[in-house]
Amino acid sequence: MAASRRPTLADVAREVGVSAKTVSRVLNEDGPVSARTREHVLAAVAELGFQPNLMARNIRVGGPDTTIGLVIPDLANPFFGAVARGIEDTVRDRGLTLLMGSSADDAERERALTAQFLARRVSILIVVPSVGADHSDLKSHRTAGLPVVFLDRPGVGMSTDSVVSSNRAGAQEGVAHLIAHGHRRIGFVGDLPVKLYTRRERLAGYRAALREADIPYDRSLVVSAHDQQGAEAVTAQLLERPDPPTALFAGNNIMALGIVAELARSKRKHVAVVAFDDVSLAEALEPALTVVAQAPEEIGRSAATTALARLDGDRSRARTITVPTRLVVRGSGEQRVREGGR
Amino acid sequence: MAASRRPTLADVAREVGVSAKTVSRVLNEDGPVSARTREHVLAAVAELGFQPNLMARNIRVGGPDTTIGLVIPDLANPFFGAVARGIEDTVRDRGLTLLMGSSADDAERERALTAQFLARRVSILIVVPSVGADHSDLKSHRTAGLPVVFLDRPGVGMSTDSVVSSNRAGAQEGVAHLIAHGHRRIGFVGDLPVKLYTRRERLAGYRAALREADIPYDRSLVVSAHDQQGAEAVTAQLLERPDPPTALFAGNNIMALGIVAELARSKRKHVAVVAFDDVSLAEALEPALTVVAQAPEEIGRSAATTALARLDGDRSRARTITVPTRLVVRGSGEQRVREGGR
DNA sequence: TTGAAAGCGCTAACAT
DNA sequence: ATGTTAGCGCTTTCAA
Repeated sequence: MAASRRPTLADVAREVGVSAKTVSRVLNEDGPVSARTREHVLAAVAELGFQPNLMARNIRVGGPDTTIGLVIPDLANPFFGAVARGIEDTVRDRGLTLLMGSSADDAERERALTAQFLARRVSILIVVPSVGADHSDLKSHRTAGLPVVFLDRPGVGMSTDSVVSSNRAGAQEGVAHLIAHGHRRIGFVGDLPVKLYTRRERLAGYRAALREADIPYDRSLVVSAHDQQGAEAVTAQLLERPDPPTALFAGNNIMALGIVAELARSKRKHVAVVAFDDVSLAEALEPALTVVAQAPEEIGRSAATTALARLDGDRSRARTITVPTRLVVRGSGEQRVREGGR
Repeated sequence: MAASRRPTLADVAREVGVSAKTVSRVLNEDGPVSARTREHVLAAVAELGFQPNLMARNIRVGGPDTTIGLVIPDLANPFFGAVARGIEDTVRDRGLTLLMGSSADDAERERALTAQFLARRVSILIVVPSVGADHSDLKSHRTAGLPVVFLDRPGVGMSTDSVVSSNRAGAQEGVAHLIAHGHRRIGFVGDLPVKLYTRRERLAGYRAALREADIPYDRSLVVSAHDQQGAEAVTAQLLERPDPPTALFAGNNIMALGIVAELARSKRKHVAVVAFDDVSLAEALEPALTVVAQAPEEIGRSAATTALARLDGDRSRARTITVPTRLVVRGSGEQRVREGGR
């Protein structure tokens, strides 16, 4: 039951009666090896259950490791899950494996993760930057040839490739949709912290839509929450005011869940809703939820493709890729302005 | 712009005018170092932007790498996202980082991923086994001290710790709920392939509930699909038959999405539904969706805890941990048996 | 076609 | 308090 030492190249070599280098040659299909020794080596490898130590190999070869470091806020958020899948699908052909960690949107945890990934000599670093994180320390690595891509939000302290959604335009389109259906008092339920890039951009889109329609901006209609429960609470508060909004705009998928849950709970079907980011079952709700859909997998693929191009020597200027959003009209944005019930 | 070589321990040592070992001592807070040299070393480290090579360190130290390998079917499935979060939360304190890959439920991809993880000398291996995968090759690693835990489904070809939901009992409880509300023709919409452990167990629970109520098993009421779209299609077909079921049981979260979407599309509100696994917005649907809720984060935590215990020397017999499900009654299971509309 | 020696970046074990 | 030597498991280089 004792933890017996894992077999090494040398063990296999000894077993067969050849040099370590010969075994190495067989395994890497490097130089020429006679068919006979090849057989023997392979047999010994199978028998001993030898598995080459990738770290040792990497040390010697010197290049970056065949891993890609990915820092996202939350593994359990479906948006980032889809992003991760897009990335994995794109890099798999290149033999890269995903090293992942969630930052919980905490700058310190993000820093610890990136440091760890750098120490592991990842081939690529893809980061969803937390509020307050500074990325100046990544600069030198980028100059040294490490592709760094910021995702969902631009980074701070260095200029590098970023992939973001068309947050402002998308939000503006979503809010305009509400306005087109007669709404003039539109609540904005955003996530926290308020300095979050996506929140600011989407709020800017909201304000632009109001401006476009000559609707004065009412600060009191903008509320915030950390999670779904929080969103439910602020939604309830907003609607219980003497002058409640007739429509709500959700700043992200989690806020959307909160709004929808609260409206269902309180049976306020007459409140119009448009959400930024799609959620599952949106079309099965009553009314079906109109959303400004993002393309999370495409965002992931795009980030990965950009990084791979850098890895292949692309030295062009840092780009910001904007992945377009799409207004998916399903009904919830067209609720009547006046009158309750259906 | 050329990729300048990353600085090494030796570079730092040369810069300060000390030996490599001294630098190592400072960084690992090993043996005694004078405050002065400490300062100097730290300064040089910062200036050169030195980041110790974790792989080199690991090679020398010989122990397993501080990574945990995780193979799941799909990164974008919220169930597995939550599982992953549970795992990460549990192992973070121990300084372990997640190495993840999705198998797409393909035995060959699963094998390639585990091989890669083993080659990286992960500290722990957690796998959601694909249908048709054989895990005999992991046996020797487990004996050699590598904690291997199967998650969501038991493995094949070796006995080791597994963490699963109470699939059979949960499904039985869910179907019994439908029967209690007068349903006798209950459709089962399951995922594929049919040999999938969770599907078989849940189907067994479905049959047990029928048996308990003396309802004959009608094979034609059991249908299958690969994804949400497929589930929508088979749901539609099932309900368009001359003798349609009055209730449906969803075999997993994806099937649930398909059923709910199809019922909403075709406005068949009178069909009762209970789903295995919870989905977001379940409570906002009309009727709200009754589910047999799993505890994905708990499953992840449980798997991680078990693995860590093994890492700490626990040599007791392999366990199968069953994480209980919970019937969450929300309404959709109580639809009337006869009569359409509300 | 094969092997011996050196070395990747780091640390364990022993000096000093 | 610091340095030296050797070696982790592998590959590169050069020689046979």
